[in-house]
Parts: sequence; C-alpha cells; structure tokens
Amino acid sequence: MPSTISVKRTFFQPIQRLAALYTSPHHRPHPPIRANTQTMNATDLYAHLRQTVLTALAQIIPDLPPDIAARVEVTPTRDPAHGDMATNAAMVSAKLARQPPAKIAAALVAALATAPEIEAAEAAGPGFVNLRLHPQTFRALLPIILANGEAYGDAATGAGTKINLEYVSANPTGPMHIGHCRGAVVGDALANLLTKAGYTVTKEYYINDAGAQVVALAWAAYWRYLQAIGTPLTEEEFAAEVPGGLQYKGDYLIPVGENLKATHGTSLATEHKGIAAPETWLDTVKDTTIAAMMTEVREDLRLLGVQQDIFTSERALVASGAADAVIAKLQADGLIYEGVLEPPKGKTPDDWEPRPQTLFRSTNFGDDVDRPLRKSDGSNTYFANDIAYHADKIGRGYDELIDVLGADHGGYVPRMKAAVKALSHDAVKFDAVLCQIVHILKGGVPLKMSKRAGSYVTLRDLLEEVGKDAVRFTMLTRKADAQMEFDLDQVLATTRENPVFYVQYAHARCRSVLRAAAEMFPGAALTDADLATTNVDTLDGEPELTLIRRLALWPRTVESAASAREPHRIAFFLYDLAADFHMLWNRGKDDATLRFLQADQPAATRARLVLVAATAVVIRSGLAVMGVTPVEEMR
RNA sequence: GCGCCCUUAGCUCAGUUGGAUAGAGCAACAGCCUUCUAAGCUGUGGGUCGGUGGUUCGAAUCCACCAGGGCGCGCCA
Repeated sequence: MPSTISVKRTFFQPIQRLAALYTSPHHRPHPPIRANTQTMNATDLYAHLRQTVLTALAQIIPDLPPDIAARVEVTPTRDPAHGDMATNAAMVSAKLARQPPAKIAAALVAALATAPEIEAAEAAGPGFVNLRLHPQTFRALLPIILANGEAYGDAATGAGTKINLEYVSANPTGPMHIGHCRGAVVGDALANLLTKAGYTVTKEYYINDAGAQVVALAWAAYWRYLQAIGTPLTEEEFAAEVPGGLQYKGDYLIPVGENLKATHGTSLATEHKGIAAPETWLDTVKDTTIAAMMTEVREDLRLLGVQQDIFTSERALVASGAADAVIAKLQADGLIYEGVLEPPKGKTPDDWEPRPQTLFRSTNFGDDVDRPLRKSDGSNTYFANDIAYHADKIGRGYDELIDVLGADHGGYVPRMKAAVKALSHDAVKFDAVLCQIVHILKGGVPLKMSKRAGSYVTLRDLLEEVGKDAVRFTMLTRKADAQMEFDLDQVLATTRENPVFYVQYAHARCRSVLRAAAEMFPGAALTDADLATTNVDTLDGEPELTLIRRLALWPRTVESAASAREPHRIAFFLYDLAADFHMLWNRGKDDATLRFLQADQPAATRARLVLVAATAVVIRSGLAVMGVTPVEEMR
C-alpha cells in the first residue's frame, strides 16, 4: 500500500478538498491567507504575526498548500527564554519541502529579520522559530485596546455562521432550581462568547409543556384551586382521584389556585366544590398554570441576567402536526420501520417483553440502537417531538444547532445527532454541551435537595443569597462537564481564593487609580479616548510588559474558547489577568516610586494610566462575555 | 453487559486543540502593612499527568487495552 505513487496522491488530494471547502458557505475552517499589508490596526497580535510568518514562509516555499499553511501556528511561549512567541512553521512544512526543519527554520529566521515588529528571531529545539518582539510592538497594542473598547477581542472566526443555541429548557412545572442554573449560565455565556467570535447566535428556550408532567402539574394546580374555593375534600381524598397521584405539592401553586378562583369562580368544580370531569377544566387549568410558571421562569432568568430570543412551545409544535410530518418525511426517506428492539445486554428490565414499535434508523447515522418514535398507545415519544423541534430549527436556516443539556442527557446526544444528520442530509451540525451536577455547600456541608418535599434550593434563593454576578462567575469557574461544588461561603469570601472577588477587585483597583489620577491632575483629559493618544514608550518594565502580553492574549483566548465551546476559559483568563495586575499594583507598596501615580512625573504617570485603563477595558470585555457586571469600587 | 464523560501536586482545579523544563489557588514553610484600598504581595518545597503499549521530529493531549469514579441504557421528559 505505501508507495511513491500513494504519497503523491495524498499530497494533492487534500489541497483540492480544502479548496472546495473554502467555497462552501458552511465550512470555513480558517480565514483566507493573504499578504500581510496592515500593521498598526491589528487587534490580534498573534494572528498578525502569524501572517508575517506565513508571508516569510511563502518566500521560502512558494506553492505552500493551504492545508499546510493552516497548520502554521504562532503561539505564546511558556518560557520567557524562548522569546515572546514561537512558530512551528518549519516543522509542519518540512515534509512537504523535503528539507530538514532546522534548515527551513534558519531560512525563516533570515526572512523574518526584516519584519518591523520583530527584534530577534532564532531557531531552537526541534525546529521552532522563536520570536522576540520589540517592546514597541506590544505597547502599540494599548492605544488600540482603548480605541476599540470592549469590542477588543471580537473575532471573525465565526464568519457569520448561524448558530441556534438552546439552553435552560426547564419543564414549566415550578420555580427554577439550582440544577437549571448552571445550564442557564453556561448557555448564556456561550452565546455571548460565540457572538463575540463572530457567529450569529439565536438563543432559544424549548418549553417542555406537552406530556404527562404538565397534566400532573394541572392536577396539582386544580387542587390549589379547589382549596381556594373551599372544597370539602381532604388532600388524601383528592390525591386518590388523581391519575398517577398528586405531585408538585410546593406552595408555589397556591397563587395559581387563587387566580383560577378569581377568573372562573366555582365554575371549574362540581356543584359541591368537588372534582369535575377533567375534560371540562383540564385544558383551561393547564394553560393558566403553564403561563403562570413560565412567567416565573422568565422572571428567574431575568434576575439571572439571561435573556433569550425565542421561546418555542412543545405543545404548539405537537398541535401543529409537526411531529407527524417529520415522521412522514423520515418514512419517505426509508428511515422508519416497525421492529422489535433487543433488551439491553446484562441489564434486562424485569417487565421486559418484546414489543413491535415504530423505530427510527438512528444506527444508520452512528447511534447504537434504533430509537422508538411512538408509544404503545400510538402517541409520540418525547424523542419524536424533539426531532420535530430540531427539524423546525433546521428549517429556520441555521448552520449549526447546539443544545446545552444536563449530563444525565448524555445518552440522548447520539440519537439527536443522528436525527439532525438525517433531516438535514448532513448539512447542519449538531452539538451538545453537557453540564454536570452542582452540589451546593453551606459551611462545607452539602445542602440536600428534595423536590418532592419542596425543600430544594430555588434559583431565586441562591440569587438572593449571593447575587447574580457571583452566581454567574462561579458557575463558569469549572469546565461544564465536570462536577462542581458551589460553596456559598467561599463565593462571598473576599480573598484570592474567590475568583469573583479577585477579578472584580482588579477592576475596582483600575477604576480607583483613574479616580485618584483625576484628583492628582485636575483638569487632565483622562477618558479612554484621551489616553489612547498618549505616548507609552516609558512602559518598559518587565511587569508592565508581562501585563501587556496578557492583554495581547485576549483575542486568541476568545477564539479558542469559542471554537471549543468552553466559556469557562474566559474566567480563567480573567483570573490570570487580575493576578498580573495585582502584582504590578503591589510593587508600589514595597517601593513608592513604582506606584502608578507620581505627581512630579505627569508624562510617565499618564503612560501608566493607559496601561491601567486598557486592563480595565479587557476585564470589562471578559466580564461582558460572562454576563457579570464590573464593579467600580469595593466597599 | 454496552455507550458517553472523568482520573494532573496532600486538597480544589487549569493546561492555549500535538509543542520545548506540566501550571495556579488552598494547605505547609520563610518574609512583607505610615497604602494609588494588606480584602493583598514575594519566595521555598511539593508530580511516574491512573497503568501498560502504540502512532511521530515531539503525547497530559491522539489510538488500543486495563484499573478506579460519575451518568445513561425500549412507551420519563
């Protein structure tokens, strides 16, 4: 199989494939490579230097194929001894050029020596080219940051790709609790992040208002209604009449019962205030109750700072016949059949009986088993309705669908992926972001949560206890797919252990310095726009440059976090940024001459204020992605 | 039994999508408060990246198998 001929074929094929991708509206893996013409307007210093390297590389290897060029990276170095940035360009192109990496690296070093941004370039290790930039190159970023404001870090990688992001989607059966909260925050921050990275994002909530749960909810509300009009029935007597038993016993349905009484008087009950025939009241009560619960949910979301664009009702979707229509469509494609599933190996349920079902051939698209679409009573499964919902989203013209789900829905992802693939003929991507469970700790002790007993921690309780910003930030201090302990005490702690505080404090300090500067230099023009024109050449200390290098990483952080769909990276970036800033600030404690504000050195002070203001801008830019409000001062 | 996720310092976790000598916080030890807010900062020690193989210039990262933890596995959504 391996032969000289096959080498040639694998050499040319990827080029054609990639060229085809560049013209497709759905796949734009990398921005087109073009000559490096602009220098001073680059907001992403790493992307800018990457273009510089590619230009230099093109001189050495004239017909560099795009797939090789796409692999060229310019990354920050881990070790300062390696300079500011390093590129793997020589190593990834060595095979193609049929030259050892070291030789290409040497040629690159020579070519890059003339670049105005670069102070020194040297070949190192297995073929890296290390770049040391002029401090001027980094400093030049500060006015750009101030001029761009919070838009600094915006990226074009999304290239307008239309993404539908579905999150929260809690059943409207009660107030939101802590379990919903993580998905809400992760989804919302991810939406902000993707938007910042250039995607066009629609934020959507799927109301699971069909099915048995909302019937149970309606019965529970009906009980509160009967209580409100003074029924002689006891709860036990009532519960005995409820199919499936009385659920949702929390107090939160009492107002709904009062409301039903106010609107309908006693007309929904029998003459003796007993249980009327369900068909006379069930739909009315269901409508009223779901509407009331969704009002609560929307209020919860508002308090959490979450605002979604579209709320789609499962009930409305089912009523429109969409589920049957989508099953018919799959049927026409030969993807539906009547069959009998094998029991799961090793764990057969006690009541297992082979049963013919309407099945979707999800195994054709990578799922493990085919999935049922109809229950034995002929009604649709949740999955069938959800396929219809995703078909609806596909019909709305999105390039990609992302669902933020609880980790217990992990097994659900492959079948939905299969369904989207089948329905869109592979044109639309489907992805899921799974959120693991959150344990609430109070004084180091886990809070038990029991929905049945009505003793669970509601989202609103949590918001009242610690506030929106702390909740949002803390929820983003872990990968979504990792279990998390949410310690109520630590979230409120004013120490470095608490990233919320630490980052907010950094921003407050920046603002505090700028306020103090306004007092020290009355009448000085100190807005970001004013400072953007300041000469910053005096910023040449190592801690200052370290901070500037961190600021330079922001656009790259946005891009990588967005493409990985990992908003938690923003929190970690901000923490690191805060640490760099606090370090700089603290130098002034040991040595008063190192403080930002020096009354006798207005020019040098002003340059430092540029750095302080730029730091504040980037912190705000990051907090905006997280949906956290920056604070002006700590009191 | 099968599938997905996870396993990194004593503890809680990062790790820039395969890069060079694996990083933070807490805890431990040694220092630092007349302030642009010490609500903090500096330094030291601490590692077989769960294990074993493989892929290649190069692996915590990709693949295979194994061990341990979590979640799920036909008419719940």
